Amino acid sequence: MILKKTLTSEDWIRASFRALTQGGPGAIRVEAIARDLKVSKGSFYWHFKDVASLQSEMLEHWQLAATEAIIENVDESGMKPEEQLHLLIMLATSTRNEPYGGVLAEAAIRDWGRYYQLAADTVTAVDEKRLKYTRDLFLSCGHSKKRATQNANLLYGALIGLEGLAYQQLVNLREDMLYLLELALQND
Amino acid sequence: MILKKTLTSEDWIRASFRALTQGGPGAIRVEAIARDLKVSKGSFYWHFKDVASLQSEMLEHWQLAATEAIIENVDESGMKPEEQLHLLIMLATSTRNEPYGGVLAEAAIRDWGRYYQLAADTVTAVDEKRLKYTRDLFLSCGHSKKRATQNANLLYGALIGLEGLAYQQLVNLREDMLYLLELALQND
DNA sequence: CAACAACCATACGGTAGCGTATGTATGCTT
DNA sequence: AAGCATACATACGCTACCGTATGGTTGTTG
Repeated sequence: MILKKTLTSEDWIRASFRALTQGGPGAIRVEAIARDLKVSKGSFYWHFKDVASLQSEMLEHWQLAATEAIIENVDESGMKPEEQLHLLIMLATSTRNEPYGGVLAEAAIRDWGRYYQLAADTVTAVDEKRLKYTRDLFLSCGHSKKRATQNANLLYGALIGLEGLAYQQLVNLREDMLYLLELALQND
Repeated sequence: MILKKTLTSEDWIRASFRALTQGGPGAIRVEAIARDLKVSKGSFYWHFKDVASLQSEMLEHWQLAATEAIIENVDESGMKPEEQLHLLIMLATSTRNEPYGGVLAEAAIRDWGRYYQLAADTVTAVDEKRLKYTRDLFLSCGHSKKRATQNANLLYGALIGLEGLAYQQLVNLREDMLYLLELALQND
């Protein structure tokens, strides 16, 4: 067991993500998280100016992790675009339920964006990047601009919606997503 | 201008939905809503026992409205199942941005369910009903049990996800949903 | 018009959080 | 060992909220 004498600002950010995923945006409270970390809030105000700056750093952190993660993995696979799409879905539907980089944080931040402008901007930036990336994959499959856009929108939109339904045990996320890809790749 | 002398509990519920859609679950606060209604919280504690009972009534209210609304409309249309699915999408993608029965309340309650058990149960009940209804429509189209389920899951999942993306102006909700229906109805 | 109920205002105690001010311990540096 | 910065603890004032207690106002009914 490693006993860290002092905390870093990253420790605070990680703990804040736990609070966010478990209790929603309203659970990002200094004193509550301090109790969780077994320190006083004096520590917090050493590492951060205030709550707003913590929130801002959380979003900045997530934005980086959310865009790097999967895309780089797919890019450097050396596959045909159809196979890359398949891989993309396999990675996106691998249930990572950790509160930090996983699906839970994703959903929580998406919700957060409804009531907090900075979160909304962050989510939109991430969504734009992912949609564009997916659209380009369909374009590489030879789809028309319009059809590639629709397919990308569908794939990403369905992923978001089905993730929630899968969390409620109402659907099988991967199965349904792979079925959708099948439909989207049919060239009639 | 109609000057109502006294409020009803429904007035409180409507105002609470405004608060929910605009500020999230954390915005369901007695004193804040009372200010919005230009009364004191004495009024609230006349109509409700406490905040929990207000929340419970809100969810009960929404559950009824959310299931009655569209399904009855489609049921009594006397159409072929394919046309009923088309109508279903047209109705579901008609942008009703009112804070009461519209898409905003829907999303807000869905979020709410992540951190509040009663909301989660309510959302799951509604989702189950809608998924079953949609699946039955695909079954009526002659689809197999498995395929009807997948198509219903896709249609509903994509609707939820794309609604969020459409709110961010990133996609065209109706266009993408109709395209998905086209794909789902192709019998290869 | 007297009495009662419906409806709301006001005032209170209690809790929980934010941000600041200041104290304190621990290491590192010279 | 003295001095200084790091990292946190403690204590404070402030605000906002919940729920209750109690009083007042209005309309209705016998």
